[in-house]
Amino acid sequence: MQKPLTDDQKQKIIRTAIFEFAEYGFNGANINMIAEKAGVSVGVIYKYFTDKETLFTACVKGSLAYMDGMFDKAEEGEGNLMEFLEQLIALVQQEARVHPEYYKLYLQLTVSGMPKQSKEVVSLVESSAARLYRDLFLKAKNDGLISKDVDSRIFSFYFDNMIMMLHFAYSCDYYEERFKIYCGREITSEEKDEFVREEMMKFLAGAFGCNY
Amino acid sequence: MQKPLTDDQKQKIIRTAIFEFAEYGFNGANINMIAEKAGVSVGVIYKYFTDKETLFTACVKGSLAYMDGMFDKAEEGEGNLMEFLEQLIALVQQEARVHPEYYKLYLQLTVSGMPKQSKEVVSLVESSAARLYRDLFLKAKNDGLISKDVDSRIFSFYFDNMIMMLHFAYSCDYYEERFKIYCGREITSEEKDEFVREEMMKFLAGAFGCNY
Amino acid sequence: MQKPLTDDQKQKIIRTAIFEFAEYGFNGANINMIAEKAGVSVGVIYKYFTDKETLFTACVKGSLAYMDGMFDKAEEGEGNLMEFLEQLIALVQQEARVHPEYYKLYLQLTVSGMPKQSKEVVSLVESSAARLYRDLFLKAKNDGLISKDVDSRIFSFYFDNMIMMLHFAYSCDYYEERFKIYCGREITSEEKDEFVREEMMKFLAGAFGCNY
Amino acid sequence: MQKPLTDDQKQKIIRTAIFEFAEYGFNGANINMIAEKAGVSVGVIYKYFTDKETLFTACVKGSLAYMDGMFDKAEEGEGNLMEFLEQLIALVQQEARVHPEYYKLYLQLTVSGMPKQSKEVVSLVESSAARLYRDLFLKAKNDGLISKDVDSRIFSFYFDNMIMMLHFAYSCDYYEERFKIYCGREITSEEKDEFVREEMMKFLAGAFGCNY
DNA sequence: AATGAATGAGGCTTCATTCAT
DNA sequence: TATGAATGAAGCCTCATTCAT
Repeated sequence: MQKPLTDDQKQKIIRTAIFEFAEYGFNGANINMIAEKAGVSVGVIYKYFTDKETLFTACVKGSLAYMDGMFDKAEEGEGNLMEFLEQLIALVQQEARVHPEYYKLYLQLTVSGMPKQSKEVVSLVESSAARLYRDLFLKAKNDGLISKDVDSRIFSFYFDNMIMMLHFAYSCDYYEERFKIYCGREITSEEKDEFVREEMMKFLAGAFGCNY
Repeated sequence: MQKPLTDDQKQKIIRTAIFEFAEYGFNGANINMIAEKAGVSVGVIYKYFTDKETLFTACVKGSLAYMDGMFDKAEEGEGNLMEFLEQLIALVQQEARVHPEYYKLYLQLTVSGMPKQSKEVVSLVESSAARLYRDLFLKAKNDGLISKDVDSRIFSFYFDNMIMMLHFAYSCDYYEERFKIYCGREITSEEKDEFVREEMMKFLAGAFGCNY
Repeated sequence: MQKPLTDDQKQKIIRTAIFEFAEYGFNGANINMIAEKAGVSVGVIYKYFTDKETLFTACVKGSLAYMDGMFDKAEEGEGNLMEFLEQLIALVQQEARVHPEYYKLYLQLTVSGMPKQSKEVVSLVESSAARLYRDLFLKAKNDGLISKDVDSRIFSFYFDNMIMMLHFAYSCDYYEERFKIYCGREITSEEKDEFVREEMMKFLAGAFGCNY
Repeated sequence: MQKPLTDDQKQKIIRTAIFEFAEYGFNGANINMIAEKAGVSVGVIYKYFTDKETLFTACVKGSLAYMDGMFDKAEEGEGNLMEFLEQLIALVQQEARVHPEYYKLYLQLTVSGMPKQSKEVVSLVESSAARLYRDLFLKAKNDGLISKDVDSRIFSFYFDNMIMMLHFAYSCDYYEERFKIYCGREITSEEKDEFVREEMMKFLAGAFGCNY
């Protein structure tokens, strides 16, 4: 989905821009600052990217490419549904700590007033995630693993909602703070990962009507 | 002396500002535009609000006050836990259609490097929601309504995550679009409300290990 | 020279405005602030004074009226020239401590960018001071008190320059600071008044070629 | 890259700003106007100077540096005290005609609630002038040129007061007008310079108790 | 082609002045 | 008539974009 970025310089610009857009939002980020932090001239930014919107969209593409990769990792596990889900949650915990900027940027993208172009890009990813989940749940239902009573599509939606919020809780200041308010101060610390994961698995196993 | 702003006009400023901040974010919103749309001069805005941040905080307070009111409505029901939850979901569906701007603004708030003033306001609301949910779940556990196996705090968190995402799905363009991708085109239409609600109740009942 | 100010309210406005103009200059002073500090509405200010410039001019008139009064006090002494001068210097020291705002305002008036109207007002005062000094010096020359060698007009000018700078040194922050730099830290303290005065008398007596 | 501002252009900004600040004061001067008159964009001004205050301070520094240079010129004379003083007065007359804006700006500086930055700069200049004069007078006393009876510090102060007022009379509209009132219409005309100078020398020689 | 200084439109905020009550 | 809230032009400053080198 993303245009392969062949150019190192281009990559560096995007990596830097992701940090800035993630932190300050589209309007709050500053092209001149991005250039400076990326160690390039504003000129080259405007050589590669028509304008701020285009750069933003490129950042979104870059982030999504990364996030897409996560699915592949989770699928590698090849286990059953519950194993896949646990795998996925563990990955979220891990990756959100390594690259919180991707998830922050994603959150930024979801607010109003963002370039239209970027939204289209996201649709693609959401669609493929939606399809993946739906297929998983359909298969699980056929295999008798989860209750026949669930609507695969909307349960996919509810499930992904939970995953997204977990992402945010591990990456974005506001949601991390909220996490603390709900669960106590140190819950995002690494040692609590297992607890967070297992409770979520319980929640989901119950919701899906299957064993965990 | 010239007639002071009527309460209506003052409310109009806040209401207009909420719309603009909700739509364009803190940085993207434009005070002069807000004044124009509210039908007042820039001057009065700066009479009632020290600066842009203060206006933003006032908007946030207004929105949260409204959202807080929802809890009271849901509690009026007086029924058991499941009834309360269903009530709450129904309210979300209803209110998010009436005042999507409140939920958009809330989302904006969570992405912005928030003014300190707003931060405190939000903490209070989140805390009271967190406490309410936890107490509900504790009581429900004691009454034997939901599984003893759930950790009340983190389940409150997961639950509220789902509620928030429902809010967003009913109010914010991006999440509405995402809803459609997962569940099909017309899912936010009013006629599907019951389906959305019932499936969510199934999801939650399962998660909490209780009957629905 | 000054229109007799019959109205108490008007007086209060002017007194307050003098402080503000003296402190912040014409552009830096704020009509709304003046109204507030004077305990009146902006409305009455604009009733009595066409605009900011007119108010400023009224303040200048007020200050000059006061400063004019000083001459009369000094002349009351009825002594010889040197006594008059010493009297005058003592008055400067005294009055500048009681009403520094008048001298600050005067200083403000002398910078560029002030309302034209006010400058005209000042001319009158300067003229009368100039005439007074010249007459004094002429008489003193005729009486053989001061050297025939002095040009009365320009010596009046030099003399008044010294008086003005003394005013400023006793009233205006910058010149007070400068005073300290030249003469040491505590020179503007009351206990040093006599020293300042006597040295100035020596300076002048020498300049005028007369005894002191 | 676009050609950076030439030194000439940079100087032009400062020179223009000095004129504007000198004429309208700190508050009355207008950055956009300065940019326009200097033939540059507002942007560059803010590239070289953080803000209005910083630009103002730069102007003050520039002016003071120039004024400082005057001392060196006067000292070059190498003559005795009276020759130095006459030299200095002549220089004031000359320079104030060439660059009245510097002295106007200085006057503006003394009325404004000065930026801290400027304050320090000024202190230095005043201090070095104060020291120079004091040393001159001390030496002159030791050499028996001027009366032992003078306090070197305060006489330095009185003397510099006269010099400053001369500056103002030759540079600043108000003081020029005042000069005319005291001495007759055409006194600032070049042909009267010698008269002004000689009378001042008489005044000073008398004050210092030495021959001229 | 890459640089990065310059540009200038546009946003936040102030405050002299107006005017409805 | 006095009030003081409202008005809105104008000033400071930022930053997306341009363009000379």
